[in-house]
Amino acid sequence: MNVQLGLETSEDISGSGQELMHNQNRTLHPPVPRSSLVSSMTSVLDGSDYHRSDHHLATSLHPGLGFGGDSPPASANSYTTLTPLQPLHDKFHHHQHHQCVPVGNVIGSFTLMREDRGLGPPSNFYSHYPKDISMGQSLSSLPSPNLTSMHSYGHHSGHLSNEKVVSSNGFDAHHHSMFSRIDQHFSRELSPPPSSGVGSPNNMHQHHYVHHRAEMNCRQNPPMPTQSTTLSGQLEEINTKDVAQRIIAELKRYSIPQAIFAERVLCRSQGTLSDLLRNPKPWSKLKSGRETFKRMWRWLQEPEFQRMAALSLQKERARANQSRKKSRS
DNA sequence: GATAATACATTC
DNA sequence: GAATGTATTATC
Repeated sequence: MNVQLGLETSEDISGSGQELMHNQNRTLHPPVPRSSLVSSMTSVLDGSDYHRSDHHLATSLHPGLGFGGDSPPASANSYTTLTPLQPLHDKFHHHQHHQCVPVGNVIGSFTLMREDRGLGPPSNFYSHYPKDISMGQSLSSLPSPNLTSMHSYGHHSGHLSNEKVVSSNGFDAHHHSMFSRIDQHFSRELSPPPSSGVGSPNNMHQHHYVHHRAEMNCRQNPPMPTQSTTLSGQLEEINTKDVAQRIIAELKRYSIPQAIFAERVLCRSQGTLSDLLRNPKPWSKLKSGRETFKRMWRWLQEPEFQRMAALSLQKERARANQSRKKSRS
């Protein structure tokens, strides 16, 4: 059961979706004629604005996901602060045409789809990790719950519940079916969460819903070093071994090829990922390489549908680009 | 054939 | 020297 399949079918989404997303994340200028969708999306993403701000808040306050910056490993507990991934940033600029693209747009729609699930029983949302215990060591030791994120999330929910309907109508059958598939997948995958895992799955994750995507993908905007930076101090260290193991497990679980994950999520090559997964260096010995692990870690924090979206959508994008090239030539 | 692992080269 | 990419090889 390859999750990607569901998304892969939606060819056009990659194209229009991108622009849409672009707009949403930034100017909120809904592209074309998708009135209903647009409006709904806009309102949701409208969020984009608030999302952004919320996001900052959320991320910054998020114990495990503060992107504030790399604080001295020695300092704090066991948490890590996911930083802006700067090292990769420049590069992404050059490669924007393919993967590493912000998927925010589509994500928005996903948000709509998943809204009830994610919001409903937040407790179950991310607790499917059978062996999150390992992570627990470092990652699970999240200092605290993130009320802020939850709050912002709740905010969305209000929107979403309404939007959901709208989007369903607005979206074409194609997308609808796509989402359905994904939805199905998740209902299957997210199933019975042996919530033992990852720190406080219940607390975290939610806030990543919509806004997060951009960051998750390679060429996000540098996260505000504001609060996150400040708060990040207490969040350090990623247990690279655990992260590696979990990534391996997740990739297997969803039948995600290393190459795809490496390129889409980490913006790295398959070989690099393989090496990192097999020979994860201790956090303390990592330098710029921490960014890559942070991305992995972050990805692990994502709600599953978002994770898949990151992979699939970008994949779609790549495909779209390819087909475009073909058609041109 | 697709994916993963490895070796080596390159960049910073 | 660390991090990564590319090319190649191994594995399934």
